[in-house]
Formats: sequence, structure tokens, C-alpha cells
Amino acid sequence: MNTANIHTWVMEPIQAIDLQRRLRKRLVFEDYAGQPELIAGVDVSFPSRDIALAVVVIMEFRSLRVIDYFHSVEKIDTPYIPGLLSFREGPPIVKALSKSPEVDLIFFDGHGIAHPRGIGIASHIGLFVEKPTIGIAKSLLYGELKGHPEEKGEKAPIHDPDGRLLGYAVCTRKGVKPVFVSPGNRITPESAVDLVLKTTGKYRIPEPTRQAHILTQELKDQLIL
DNA sequence: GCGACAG
DNA sequence: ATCTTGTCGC
Repeated sequence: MNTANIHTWVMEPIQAIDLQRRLRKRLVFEDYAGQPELIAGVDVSFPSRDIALAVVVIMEFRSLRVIDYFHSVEKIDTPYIPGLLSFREGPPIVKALSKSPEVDLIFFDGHGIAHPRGIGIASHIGLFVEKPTIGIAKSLLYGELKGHPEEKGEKAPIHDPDGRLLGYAVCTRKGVKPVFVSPGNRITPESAVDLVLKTTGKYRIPEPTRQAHILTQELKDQLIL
């Protein structure tokens, strides 16, 4: 009997893949079309090979102003393997989220369901929270793109081999590579794109994730190793 | 066997 | 992700 649950992170790749196949069945495909008040952006940096620093930025949706942030530092032995990112960055992220206040929506650096087994980091971590999560990746991991958005606001669908919609490549700034948006949990591809565009300013990366990334780098330089 | 491969 | 300088373009 396998007693592995969502709180289990350390295991061999084969076991991790098996766990993903079981966990993806728990994902909820309902929609979230409300106007959030508080949102969060999550990112992770590595001050050294096996030390991960996760940051959760809390911001106000309407003003996109950073209200507060929380972080955690953890020793990580799990290597990075495409498709298993959540097993490497999950531990510090969940710990930082446990220190954070409740928000209405969370943005992650990586994919949601646009993943080989339909459960990227935004989806996996989405199972830990009771809120909608969105995955925003800087490059494609899985799925086929039909088109190339060129103007800000335009999007091109990402489909799996069977033609099912996984998410969208979204142009967040004219002339630059699009960001790949997919639902983490409890949200639809369309709403995810809508919220990404509403939280995008003058940069390619939406503010939640962008601010989290900036803080992750600044805090890294303040650590005494 | 070959190519692809989030951060 | 991380290691690293300058450089092309809006």
C-alpha cells in the first residue's frame, strides 16, 4: 500500500511521477471570474546548489502594490528534472505560504496543467491551498502552440496531443516572447489569461511573479552563507 | 534510438 | 536556476 500523500516530497522520480498521476485527479476545473482583492506571487531562488529561498509576495489587486512578503530557506537535495519541478521547489514554497496570510489568488513561476501529466507546480501547490492558482512560465514544456501572439493582449492556444486546451501563450508586451499561462487549480484558461493581463504592467512578466522574483534575488544577497 | 526538456 | 559583459534596440 502506498501511503504517499501531497505532503510527501522526497522520493525517486518513478514514485514522483506515480504520485502526480494520482494527484492530478484531485484538481478542480471550476471557474474563478471574481475580482480578487489580495493576490500573491511566488518564486524561488537558489543561494547555493542545495539551498532554496522561497518568497511569497502579497499585493493588492487593484493597485498592484506590494503589501508584504514572507520567505523560507530550506536545504534541498532533490535535483531539478523537467516535469518534476514541484518536488524540488515545493517544500520551501509551502513553508513560506504557511507563514503568509490568506489571499484570493496565487501566481506561480512555472506551468499549471500545461504539463506532461497535467500537474505542473502551480497545480501541485494549488492542492495545498483552498484558492485558485495560475501557472506562468517563460518557456513551453508540453503541448503544441497554434499561432504566435504579437500584440499585447493577444493569445495563442496551447493544446495537448488530443486537442484539449491546456492554456495560452500570451503576449504581455509587443515584440517580445509570450508567457505561457495555464490554470493551476480552480480556474479556467480564459480567466487565468484575463487575470494575468490585468496584473501586467510595462514588463513581460506579470507583477505578482515579477515582484516575487526581484525579492528572491535581493534576499539571496542578504543571506549569510 | 532520437529529440525535447518549466526553474 | 546559476555562471557572466557587453551590446542592440525601442
